[in-house]
Amino acid sequence: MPAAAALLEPNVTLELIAREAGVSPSTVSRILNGTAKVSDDKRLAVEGTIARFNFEPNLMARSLAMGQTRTIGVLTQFIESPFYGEALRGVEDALADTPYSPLFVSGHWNLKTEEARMRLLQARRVDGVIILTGRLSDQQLIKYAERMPIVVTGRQLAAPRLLSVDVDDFEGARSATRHLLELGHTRIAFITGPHDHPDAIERLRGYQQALQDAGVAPAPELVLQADFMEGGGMQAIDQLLASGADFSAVFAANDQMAYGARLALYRRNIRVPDDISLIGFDDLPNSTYSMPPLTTVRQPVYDIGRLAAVAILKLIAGETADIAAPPLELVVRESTRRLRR
Amino acid sequence: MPAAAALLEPNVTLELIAREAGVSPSTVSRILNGTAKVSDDKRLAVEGTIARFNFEPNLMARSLAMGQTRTIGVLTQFIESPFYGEALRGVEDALADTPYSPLFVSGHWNLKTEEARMRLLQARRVDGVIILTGRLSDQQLIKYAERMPIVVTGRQLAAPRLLSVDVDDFEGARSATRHLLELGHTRIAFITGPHDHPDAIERLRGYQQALQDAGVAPAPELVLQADFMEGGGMQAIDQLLASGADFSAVFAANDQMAYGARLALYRRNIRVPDDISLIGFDDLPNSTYSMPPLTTVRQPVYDIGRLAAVAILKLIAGETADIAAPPLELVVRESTRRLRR
DNA sequence: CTGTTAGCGCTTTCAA
DNA sequence: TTGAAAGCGCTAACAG
Repeated sequence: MPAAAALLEPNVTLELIAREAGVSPSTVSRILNGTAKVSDDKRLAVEGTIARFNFEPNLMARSLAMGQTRTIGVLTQFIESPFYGEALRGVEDALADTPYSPLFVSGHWNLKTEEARMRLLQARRVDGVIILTGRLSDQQLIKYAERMPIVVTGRQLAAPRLLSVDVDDFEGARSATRHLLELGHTRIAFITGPHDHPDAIERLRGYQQALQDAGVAPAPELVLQADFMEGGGMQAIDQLLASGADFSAVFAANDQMAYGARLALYRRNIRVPDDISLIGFDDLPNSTYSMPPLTTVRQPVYDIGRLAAVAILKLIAGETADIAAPPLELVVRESTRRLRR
Repeated sequence: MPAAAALLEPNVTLELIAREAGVSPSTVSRILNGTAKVSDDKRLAVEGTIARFNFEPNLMARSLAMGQTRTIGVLTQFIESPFYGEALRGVEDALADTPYSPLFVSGHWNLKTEEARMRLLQARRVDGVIILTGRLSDQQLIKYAERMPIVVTGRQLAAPRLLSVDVDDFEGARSATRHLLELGHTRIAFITGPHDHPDAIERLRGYQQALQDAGVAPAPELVLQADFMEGGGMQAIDQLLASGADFSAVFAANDQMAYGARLALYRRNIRVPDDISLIGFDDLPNSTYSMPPLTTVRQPVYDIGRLAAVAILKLIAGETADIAAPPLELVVRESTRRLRR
């Protein structure tokens, strides 16, 4: 005998509804799913009963019978991240008018955790998964894609049932640096992200390339290692100042580090943008309201989330899909200004 | 005949594993769940086969058989909210070492949407739900609680299988106002949230009470209506300034509005805290890095999420539970200072 | 148009 | 210890 249902009251099931309405379960199912024509009188009777019992069909049972769960796994790094949050909203919005719903899990930038979360998603038999960057190797992704459609952001990769959306970090960083250069700055400090993070690497390259293009000699003492977090941005500035290096502008590889840099500067009574120009990368929601409003490179994170969701739906439907890389955009606000010396 | 499985390759099922390992499905199940003793040789054989096939039991099927899904629904308002994000992380962390996983859905501060999401959670047969505030009525919650355990934040309510965690907004606002009063401010503007939002109402009351306690006459022209968003904070300041009202401090009913207020002040070259003291409410992660770092009332959102998760687990287990209201705390940073005239 | 029937992949008596 | 068998709540041929 099966386990007793966990609910205290007797479960209202499709079968109950059928019995009460005087029809067969199939008929109820057909009405629920619009799978076939049903006579008006039966339909009315059934709909009435459903309402009377406040019946909600068991999605688990349906999934089991249909072989699909109507669930899209979304592997993010931190559910509370100000950056990925926008992408999650994009996914949510794109899925809102479909029968699919997202299942969010967090990897915490930890390979083991990501793998465990992927196992969870597999165990839940999600119909597809969207991976918002992360540490899984290309090989692993390709492997996963054998079992279900995958859309991954933050890298370039293609395989059967595997699609990627990537943004041109290199170009983004290059245009940010160029902006500073055009304002007359040549002593531009760069606060970089983790050295093994692809985005960080590309942005550093973009910065270097722009300098080179402008004929400005690279200054290793102006490149500071940090971790994409506010605290790292602060420390980088402290370190820079302590080193006595000469600089008139700071390019932080993401907005969070720019916030930290901003605070460190404030502590030393260094004004932005009067004394130092500051530029970030990402355009977090907050950057519009930072002091002063931050010049930065806008990433269309919301769109990325939305596009990824649309694409995974297509892959699930067995269609082909591809995603045009959404363009990065320099947003000039008030934290940068022309150098005057 | 049932629908074909959605996967392209033949599904590896528990039955397959059993066959390959030369045992019965029950035995595999028992090994998977530790439900009963199994001889070592069979166990080894089965574990080997599981590894060989990379088998992951179908959680849907298990749920159906067991009558519980090991899933906790979490109804939040905006998945990307900087405020609730911390609570989501709290929930996630608390659930991390349990067999349960969270299913996040967003209500968008819209009653209809919230109701639809609750139906979704019901359809997915979640074992319990955590509701992070929202517009559902107390009546509705009590009704839902008849079908499954519920923990709700942001209000006080108790019923069978229904628990609430609330924070003392009134006291929090009172202490924030008192802080300003102690610094010598008496002309304190208050930017309030939506008039139908319980938190907003309580915070306004706390502000008024503190003034009254100090014998400061209420000044209706100093109370500005806004919407808990940055833009609202900006407009409130513009309006206040346009009215020509006299004030030396601003208390925004949440940090987001404080950010907006800060920017509006900056635009007019009004310094914080030199000219105007500014205080917020919530202590968003960003407030440490705003300019200047924002004095605010810290809400232990992470803890609230964690406590809610622990409590729902207890309710699901049929135990009784209650949650001690986590204390609010005034965090004095650099946006407030003594009035000098 | 509608009911009967046979599963979906798992757990859990029950009997051995 | 172990296996056989029934059933969780739903969908989908199939026959009528």
